[in-house]
Formats: sequence, structure tokens, C-alpha cells
Amino acid sequence: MTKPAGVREAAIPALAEVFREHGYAGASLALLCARAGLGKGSLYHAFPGGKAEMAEAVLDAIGAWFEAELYAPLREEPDPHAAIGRMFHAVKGYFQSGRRACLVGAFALSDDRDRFATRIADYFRAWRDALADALRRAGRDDAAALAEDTVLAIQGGLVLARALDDPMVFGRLLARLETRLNG
Amino acid sequence: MTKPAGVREAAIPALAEVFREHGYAGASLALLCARAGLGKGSLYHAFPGGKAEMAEAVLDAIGAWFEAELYAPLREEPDPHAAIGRMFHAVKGYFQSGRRACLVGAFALSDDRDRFATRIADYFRAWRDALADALRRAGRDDAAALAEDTVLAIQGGLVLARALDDPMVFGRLLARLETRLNG
DNA sequence: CGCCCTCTGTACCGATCGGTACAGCGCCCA
DNA sequence: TGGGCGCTGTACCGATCGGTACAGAGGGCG
Repeated sequence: MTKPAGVREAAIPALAEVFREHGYAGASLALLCARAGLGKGSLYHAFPGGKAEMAEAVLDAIGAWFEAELYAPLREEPDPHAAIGRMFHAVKGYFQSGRRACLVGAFALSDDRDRFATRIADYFRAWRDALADALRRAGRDDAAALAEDTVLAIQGGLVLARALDDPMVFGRLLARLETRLNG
Repeated sequence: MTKPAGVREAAIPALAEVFREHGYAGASLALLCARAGLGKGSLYHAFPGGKAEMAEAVLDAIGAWFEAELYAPLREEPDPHAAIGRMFHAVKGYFQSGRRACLVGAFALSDDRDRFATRIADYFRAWRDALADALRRAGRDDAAALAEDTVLAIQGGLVLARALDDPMVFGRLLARLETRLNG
């Protein structure tokens, strides 16, 4: 029943961390192998497409995680306020209170964007639209603009928190956003 | 009187564009040379410290431009509303309405941050503090939080606009921010 | 003119890049 | 017990990496 899990899925979190820390260009095969604890042979057996396929797999895994943990609840949870609260909680945990960067956001800023354009766009579009849906069900008439503002502010918060090396910036932002959205 | 200008300053805009598009790791000497229209010899004569010194020079140039065009007016212009309006106008032009990424923000997201930590932090701290100063003079009691929110939102707007490949996202954001700040 | 000093292109360096080839290990199932 | 196969490490590939050495071009000035 349950897939044999495989080297592939087991390696993805480690690969994700390398891409997150060094960017696509900076993530060398040597780094990828070391972090994954695998030789080149194993890595290329699991990802015949090489570095590009590894990055795609990582983006897919991130997208799937956000879809399951954030977007689906935002769309389907009967109580939109609860779903929004859960979103902030998940975001805080995922980004380690601002210490961890957003891989998708980082890719969007460089020319790696072109290579992974649809995955990157889908990630943010799904987030923005799911949040707008929840806000609409919560009775906000400015749902679309507010959702866009929120998603974008989270990305900016990560940039600024890392730039100033001050996770509090991210924490403060999340608090401000949550009161703006949930009252 | 006026410095002989030199190859150095002439090359900086071209170098900046390469770092902006490809990141620090992705900006190879070959790309840097080609875009600057100089051979390795010339480039290393102007920047004996190599790639790292080029990036530092680019960050310094960006910092100086923002200081002169944005931060100083925010601090010194008698009419804070006018200075804030000028800031939005300059930001819109500089980032080409959201089509162009922020080099400093991109560096902040990867591990290049450590290498250029003080320059990156100074860029954002100066911006946030200058804007807070103007807001305080404009009579806002939430000046500090509002300034932080604004700087961070601009960075997030660039991420989201590039991710969705939709410059309108950035334009809408600037409009929203300007009404929030200047009424 | 002849010297010097700034700037330039080119050849070259060892290291590392992403990627491939392949021999063998161990496990599962017949 | 013995194939077969999923997985692994290692050696190797040409290309490119960031950086250096150096010979000369060019202009200013004595």
C-alpha cells in the first residue's frame, strides 16, 4: 500500500535546505550529496534529470505541503477565522519565526525564476487565492486586496528579518497581520 | 577636482545588473566581464579584491544612491508628506514598476547575507529609520511600526510581482501604501 | 624623444563544476 | 541457492570556475 518511501522522498528535505541556503546556482552537487548523505550515483539514480529535477521535486514537495497544511484549510474549514489563525501558526513554525528564508521567494528574485516559473507562480497564486476565499467567507469585502497584501507582507517580512538579522521583525509582522485579518 | 571617474565607477552599473539577475554565486567572471565590456585584466585592475570587491562596490553604490535620493530627503525635507511622495516616485522608477528585483533583498535571502551582512543591514535600517523620522514629523504616533511595515511590504511586493510575473501587483501595492502613509 | 604609469588582452593555473559510466554491493524472491 | 535488480561508491569526462602573470598598448610629461 504505502509506497516504499524510497530514497527520493527521503532526500528531498535535505536538498531543500541546500537550495534554500545557497540558491539554485550556489547549490553544488557536492553540497547536495553531502547534505543528503548520498553519493552522486545514488542521487542521480533517484533524480535522473540532475540538479534541475532535484529543484523541481523540492518545489513540488513544498507546494504539496502548503496545499495540505494551509490552502486546503483556508478553502474548506467552516470557520474562516480559525483557518486564518491556523495559517499564521503554520507560517510561524515553517519559517522558524523568520530565521528561515522562503525558497520560492528567493527563486523568484533571481533569473532562476524563468526556469521554474509555473511552479513559483502557482505557489503564490494558490496561497493568495485560498486566503482571499477565507476572507470573503469571513465577510471582508476587500478580500482580494487584503489577501495579496498579506502574502506579500510575509515575504517582505522574511527579507527584512534576515537582512536585519532580527527575527523579531517577522514576529511583530505576523502579530500585526493577524489582528488586521482576524480583528 | 572631479575624480577622473575611472573604469571602476563606469563599470559598477553593469556589474550591479549581473548580480541582480544571477545572484552572487551565479554571477561568473565571464558574465561580469562581458556585461562590463572589459577583459579580466581590466576588471581585476579596477577591483583587485575580485568578485567580492565588485559586489561590495555595487552594494556601496546602491546604498549611496538611496541615501542621496531617498533617505536624506525623508530626514531633511521640511514637508514630510512631500518627501514621502517623492520616495514612492523614486521607488517606482528604480524598481521599474516591479519588473526589476532588489539586489539587496535577494542577497539577504541566501547565505550571501553573511558575507555582506553589515551593508545589507545598513541599507534597510537606514531606510526604515529615515521613513520613520518623516512619519513622526508628519504626526503619526505609529511611525516606527508603519515605517517597518512599508519597507517590508515594498520588498514583498517585488517578490510577489516577479513570482506572478505581474508588475501590476507592485503598482497596486505602492498605491495602497501611499494612501496609507499620506492619506 | 624616451620614460613611466595606467590600463588592457591573453594565456594559463589548479580547483571545482554538472554529469556519465560502470563495477559491485546487498536484498528479495524464486 | 542463485539470479536479478535496486541502489551505491568511485573514477573519470570536458567545461568552466575564480584568480594570477605578464607583455604590451597608449597617453602625459620631462
